[in-house]
Amino acid sequence: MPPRSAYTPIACTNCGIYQLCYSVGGDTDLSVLDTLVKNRKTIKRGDFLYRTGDQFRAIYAIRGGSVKTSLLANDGRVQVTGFHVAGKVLGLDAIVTSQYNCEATALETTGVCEIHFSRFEELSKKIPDLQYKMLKIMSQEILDNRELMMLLGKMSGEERLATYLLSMFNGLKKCGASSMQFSLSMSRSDIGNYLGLTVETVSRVFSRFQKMGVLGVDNKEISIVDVEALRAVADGSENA
Amino acid sequence: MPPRSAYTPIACTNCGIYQLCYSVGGDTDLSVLDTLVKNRKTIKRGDFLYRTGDQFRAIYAIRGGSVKTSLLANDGRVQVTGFHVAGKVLGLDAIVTSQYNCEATALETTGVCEIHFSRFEELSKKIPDLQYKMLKIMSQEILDNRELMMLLGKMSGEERLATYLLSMFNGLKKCGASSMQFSLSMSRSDIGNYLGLTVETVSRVFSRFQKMGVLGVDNKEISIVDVEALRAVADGSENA
DNA sequence: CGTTCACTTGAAAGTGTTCAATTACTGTGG
DNA sequence: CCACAGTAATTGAACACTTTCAAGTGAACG
Repeated sequence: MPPRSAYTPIACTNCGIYQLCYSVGGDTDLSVLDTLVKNRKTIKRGDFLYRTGDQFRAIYAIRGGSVKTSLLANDGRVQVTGFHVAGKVLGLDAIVTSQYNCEATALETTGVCEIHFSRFEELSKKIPDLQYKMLKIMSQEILDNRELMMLLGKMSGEERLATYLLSMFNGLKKCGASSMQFSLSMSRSDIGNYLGLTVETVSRVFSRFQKMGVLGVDNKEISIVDVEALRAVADGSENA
Repeated sequence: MPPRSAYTPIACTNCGIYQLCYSVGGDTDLSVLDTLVKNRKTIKRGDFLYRTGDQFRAIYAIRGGSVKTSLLANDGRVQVTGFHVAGKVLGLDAIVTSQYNCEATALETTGVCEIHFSRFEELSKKIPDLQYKMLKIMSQEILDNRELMMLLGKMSGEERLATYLLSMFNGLKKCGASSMQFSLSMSRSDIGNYLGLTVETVSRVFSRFQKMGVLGVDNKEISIVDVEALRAVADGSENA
């Protein structure tokens, strides 16, 4: 049996758009929320969900698949700012500027739920709890970004990759899967870009982990052989 | 005449708490907003505005002075996540967890405006525009953090310091000052930590900039001699 | 006036990058 | 279904930048 992709659409009722829409106060009229959620879209690998400079109209909740977001610098440099799976809400950074500020690209066939912001605002005037949920989601995003700052500012190559793999693994678990084996939907070069490393370094660290008996690596198929060791590396503990 | 500190309290009516409270819809009852703003506090250099794990009760708008925020890792490592001056709203990352998730330390005598979150929520139910302003502020914070990711992930030491100095310079300008000379309220080691560099590297780059005729450096007193050159370095243009 | 802490500077070492070459995939058309 | 082309990934060697370690200078404060 081939390992399930980390990102194949799966039921994920405890996160994402559900988090945003269905966990509001008990006695709210849910049918009204349904109108937010119903607008579904599917995009193929390589397609853009939105691009830098596009007029901001909607936020998106990922239902299944995976999306990468990346920032374009003036000088042409690119920084991958995140990989996102089922449950993630994208496009929140566009609220200030009324334009999207990054590229959101599907890494594989991906289903999203499109939420028109005007509609959202309208509804949230009636349902204060919805606003609060949104604040929470954004607050969480700020927190997550900070962890990444720590990673980029303080960690070695090995620590970065270990941390990254664990976060992929945890994301997978959160969506209900439990296998130690999964498939990465992004390229080595995307991973490197995200972690502030070159492709070569990423590749070398993968090889090193494999030699150390921590990982099994077969191209995009990753299996975690020794979670504890991986955690130890991620935490910077210098012991095996 | 000694150069004015970048962070001495100054009138800053176009940003921060004003942004949050006074730029809401025209016909709102402003007196009600005043109750949000009135709760003022002053803290001394080294004092904490809040600490990791503290119960979340209020957000803070800086009125004058400067604050550094830093993240504590399990293994004791510290990551400075930002330096904040007049206008900045702090504590937003605490909304999800109901606890503050970082340390906020005054770098000098600093005045803040304490806004109780419960009070804010209450008011924002009546004034939807207030909620929207908050979304915008948080959205902006997400954007800012992303720039930092680019800095940490892609830039060389010189680019980092140049970018940092320009952002300090711009922050100063936004608050009304216009001098090319200012004083840094944070230590070299804080700067290094923030930029993902060691103290030694920061010091060396400062020296190099001085030798290049880009900066004048006298301990904490910085004067920008050649802004264009500094911008060129920050943008990664390899020409002087 | 001396102790302390912050900052600077130098030399050696290390980690990741760059450049270059090879191998492994992927997808397309014959 | 295979061959081919093009891209992705791996590996090696030389190099560069930043770090680390160590020493020295300077400013602040009792």
